[in-house]
Amino acid sequence: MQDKQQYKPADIERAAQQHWDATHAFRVQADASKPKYYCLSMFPYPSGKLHMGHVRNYTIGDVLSRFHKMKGFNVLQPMGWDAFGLPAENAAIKNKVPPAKWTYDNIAYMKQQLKSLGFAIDWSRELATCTPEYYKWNQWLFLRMLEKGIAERKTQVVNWDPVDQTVLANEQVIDGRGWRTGALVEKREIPGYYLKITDYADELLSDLDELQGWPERVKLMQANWIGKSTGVRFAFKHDIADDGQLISDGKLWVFTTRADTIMGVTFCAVAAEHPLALHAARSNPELAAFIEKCKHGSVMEADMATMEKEGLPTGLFVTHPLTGKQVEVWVGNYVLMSYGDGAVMGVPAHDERDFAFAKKYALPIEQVVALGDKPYSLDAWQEWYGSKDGVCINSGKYDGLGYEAAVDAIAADLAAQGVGEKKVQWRLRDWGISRQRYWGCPIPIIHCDSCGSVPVPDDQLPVVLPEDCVPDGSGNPLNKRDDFLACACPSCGKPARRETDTMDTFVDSSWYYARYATKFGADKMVDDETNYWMTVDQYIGGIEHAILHLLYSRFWTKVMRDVGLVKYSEPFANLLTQGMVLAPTYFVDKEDGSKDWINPSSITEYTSPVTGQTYAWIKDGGLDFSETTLVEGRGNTSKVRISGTNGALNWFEETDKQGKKSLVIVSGNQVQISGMEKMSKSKNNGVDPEALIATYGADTCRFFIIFTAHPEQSLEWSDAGVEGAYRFLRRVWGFGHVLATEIRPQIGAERQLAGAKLPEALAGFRREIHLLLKQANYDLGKQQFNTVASATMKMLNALEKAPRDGALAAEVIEECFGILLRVLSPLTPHISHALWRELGYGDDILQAAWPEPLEAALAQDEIELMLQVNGKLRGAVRVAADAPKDAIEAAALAHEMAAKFMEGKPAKKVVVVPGRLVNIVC
RNA sequence: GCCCGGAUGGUGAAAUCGGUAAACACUGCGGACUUAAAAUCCGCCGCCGCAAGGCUUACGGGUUCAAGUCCCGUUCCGGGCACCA
Repeated sequence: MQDKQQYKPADIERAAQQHWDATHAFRVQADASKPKYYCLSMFPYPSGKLHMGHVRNYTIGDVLSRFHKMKGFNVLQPMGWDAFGLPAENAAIKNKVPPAKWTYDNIAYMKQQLKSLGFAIDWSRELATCTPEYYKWNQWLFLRMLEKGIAERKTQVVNWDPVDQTVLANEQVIDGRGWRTGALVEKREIPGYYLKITDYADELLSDLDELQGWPERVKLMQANWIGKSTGVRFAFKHDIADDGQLISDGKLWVFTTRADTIMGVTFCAVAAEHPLALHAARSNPELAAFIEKCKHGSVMEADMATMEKEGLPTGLFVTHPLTGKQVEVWVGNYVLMSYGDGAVMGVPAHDERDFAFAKKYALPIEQVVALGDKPYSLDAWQEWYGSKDGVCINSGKYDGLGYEAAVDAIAADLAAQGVGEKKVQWRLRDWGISRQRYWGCPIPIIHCDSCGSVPVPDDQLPVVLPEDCVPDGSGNPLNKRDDFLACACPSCGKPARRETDTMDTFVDSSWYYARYATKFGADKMVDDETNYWMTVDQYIGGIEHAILHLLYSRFWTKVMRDVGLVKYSEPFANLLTQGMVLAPTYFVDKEDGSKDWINPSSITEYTSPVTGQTYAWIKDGGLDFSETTLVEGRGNTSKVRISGTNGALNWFEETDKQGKKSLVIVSGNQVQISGMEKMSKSKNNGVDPEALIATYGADTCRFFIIFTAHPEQSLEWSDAGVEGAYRFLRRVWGFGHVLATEIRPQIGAERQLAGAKLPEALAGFRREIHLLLKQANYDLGKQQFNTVASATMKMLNALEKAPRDGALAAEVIEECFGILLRVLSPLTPHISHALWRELGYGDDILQAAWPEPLEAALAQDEIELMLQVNGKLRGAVRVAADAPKDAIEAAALAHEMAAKFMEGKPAKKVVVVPGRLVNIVC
C-alpha cells in the first residue's frame, strides 16, 4: 500500500490509455438513440512537434468531449493532418528530404505525442490531406465547380522573384526582397483559377445571423471582411483614343460610396495598368518609368495602406458628368487594377487619402459638405471632413441635402444621362486557389495545343502528385517531371501537358470536417453519415482563423450543398475561439540579410539592473546568471560582470558622467529579441510539451494549461506554476488513499446520509462542495474551464479540512470525493480513471453520470450581506435567508458601523440588493 | 493604415445581470518536521499608515446610490489584412 500511495503519473497514464485502446472507448458510430455531439478541434499542420498551442486547443476539445460523453451524448472527436503546405518545401530545401517523407515522419511523431496526452479521439477516422484518397475529392469538387461556373480561369497578381524565377508567398517576401535571393520582388500577372466566393457573398453575410453559437467578434470580422456597401458606379466621359478607337468607349468608370461628394471631385486616379495610363505612357517616358516602378513592391494590403502615396499626372482630361468641368487623370500607386474598375475619383476635401494626395501635389481642394458651423481649414485633415452627417454646400442644385438624399438625387441624375447607377459593392474578392508550388493538391486540368484547358475526366481522378520530388527553391519541380507532365488530351487524344499548379491549402481544410463524418473508402466524397454527425456541434481553434479558414469552409459547405452532396448550409454551429499561445521570438541576422530564428528553449535572458533592458543570448553550456555581481560602483561608472563557467560570455554595463547607461558586450552569442508571437514553425518559437509530460505527466500538463487562463484569452507561455498543478494531483492521489484506508472503513453496513440532519460543520462542508459543483457546472456551460480547475482545487482544500470522524462524515466525504473525481475527469482523465476504479466507485468513470448539486445540500438558514454607507464597504450584517427588505434595512441601520459613518445624517435612501448587499445613502 | 481583441498585486489569474476587487494558484518570507536535504504541513504576502483609516483594476474624462464591468477620448500589447497555417 505504501507504494500505491505514491502518485506515479507514468504508470497511471499508461494503464488508462491501454484500457481506452483495448476497449475502443472512443470509436463511435451513428446512433439515433442518443443525442449526438460532434466536437472538432482544428487539425494541426504536421510541423514536426506539438507545441503548447496544440496542447491547449486539443485539451479544450477533450474537456468538452469527455464532459458531453458523461452527460450522455454520442460524442465524435476525430483528428487528422493538414498535411500540404509550404514548411515541407522549406524543409526540403534545407535538408534535401522529399516533403512527403518529412510530412509522414512528422505525422507519426506527432500522433504519438497526441496519444501520450490521452485525448478521447476516434483514431479510426484519422485522415491526412496529402493522401490521394483525400485530395481526389478536392479535384472532383473543383471539376463540379468548373461545370457550374463557380470556378473560372483569369489572371492573378503574384510576387515574382526574378533570380530564382519563382513565385513567392507573402511570407517569403522580406522588405520587398526575396527571402533566399535578396532580389527585388516584382509583381507579375499570370493565369490562375478562381472560385467565385463572391457569388455567395450575400448568403455568407446573411447566414451569420443564424450562427448564434459564434462569438460576436468573429461574426463582426467576417461581416467587415465581406464588406457589403451600396454606392454608385459612374463614368467620366472622354474622347481619348488609341489608333482612332475610343479607349473603353470613351468612359472612365469609377465606384464611390460617397456619391454625395461627387461635386467635389478635383482629379481622378487610375492604376498603373489602366488603359488610360498605358496610353499616356506611350508619349511620356517619365510616366512610363513611374508605371514600371509601380510594378515593384508588395501585393499585400497592409503594405499598400501604409506606403507613401505617389502619383504622376497623365496630361489627360475627362469630363465631370454633373458640372461638365475638365478633370485631370493621374496615375496613383495606391490604385489597384484588380479592384473594381482600376480607377477612383478624387475628392480631397472629404477623403483622408485624397486630402493627403492633393496636398502633396498641390491639387485643388473644394469643400462640398458642411457639418454644423465647423470651420473648414486646408491646413490639416480633421475627422469630421469624412462625416456622412453633414449637408451639401457648393453643390448647385444639391445644396442643403443630407447624405442619403444627395446620393439618391445624384444617382438619379447620373442614371438619366446613362452614365451611372446605384450598385452594391463587396469588399470580398474571389478566391484565387492556384499556387505555383509542388507540395499541394494538383489542379486536374490538361493543357492541349488544340483544345486549350481541358478538365481531367472523373474516371482519371485522382491526379496523383509524385511523392519523391525535392524542391530546391527554383520553382515548382513538377515542371521538370516529364512522367507527370506528359499526358493525352482527354478531348482529342493528342499529346498534351498537365497543369502543374496545385491548390491553396485552404481548400484542403475547407471540408475535412465532413470527411471525418463519413465512411472512408466509399467511392464518394461524403456519404449519408455526414448528415447524421453534421453540423459540428463545437468547433475549437485559434482566433487567427477567424476570417479566412472559417469563411472558406462556410463557402465550401454551401457549394457542397448546391452540388447535392449534403443537406446542411453551415458547417459549424458553435465556435470557441481559443486564445493563442504566445512565446518570445529571437533571431540573429545572417550574412545574406535573412533571419535565423532561435527557439526560446535555447535562449538565456538577462535583465540589466542598470539599464532596465532585457538582453538575450544563445545558451551555450554553463552560463550562470546567479553569478551576476556588481564589481565596481565607483563615481558614475558601474560595472556588472556576469560570468559563465565556459568563459564564452563577458560583458559589462556602465553609466557615464552624463548619466547615460549603456551595455558593452565583450563576447557571446547575442540575439535580437523580437516580441511575443503565436507559436509557429516559421518563427521557431514553439515550446514542445514533451519535457513537461516526461517530468509531470499528461494530467499535470493538461490541468496546468487549462488552469492558467480563460480559453479565449491569449497566453504568454510560461511553465512557472506547473509545480502547483502537480502538487494538487499528488494531493488528490494521496487523499484518495486516505479515503480508502482511514475514512471508508468507518462507514457502516446501513447507509445513514439520505435524509439525515447533519451537524453544522459537516453540513457546511457538504454545502461548500455542492456550491462549488454548481459553480463548476455553470462555468462548464459557458466554457470557462480555468475556474472549473479552480473549483476542483477548492473542493480538495475543503475535503482535507472536513470533519472525517464517524460514519456520517465518512459517507459525506465519500460522496464529495466522488463529485471531485467526476468534475476532474475531463481535465485529468488518467488519474480520475485510476482512482474511480481503485476506490470502487465504478468500473469506468467514462460511464459515470455527470454530478448535479443537491438542493438539500445547498440550503442554508442565514446569509451575510455586505453593508455599505454611501457606496463604501463598512461591515456586514447577518440576516435570515428569507428576510424581507424592511427587516434587512432595519438590521443595516441598527449596525454600529452604519451609525458611525452616517455621522448623524438621516438616511436618504437604502438600496437592498437581495443576497448581496445593502447600501445606505445619506 | 484598416478591421477585431486585450490591459486587474512580484507572477498566472478570479470577480456569473453594474453590487464584498484580488477567489484559486505560482513566487517570496517566517515557522514545524528532519542529523541534513528533498518532500510535506502551518502562517504571512496590493500600496500608504503605529492605528483609525485612506488609496488601488493601463491613462484622462463621464453616467450611477454603486463602475474592473457601461459611455467618450488616449497609450501600449496581440491577431487578421486574401500565397504561413
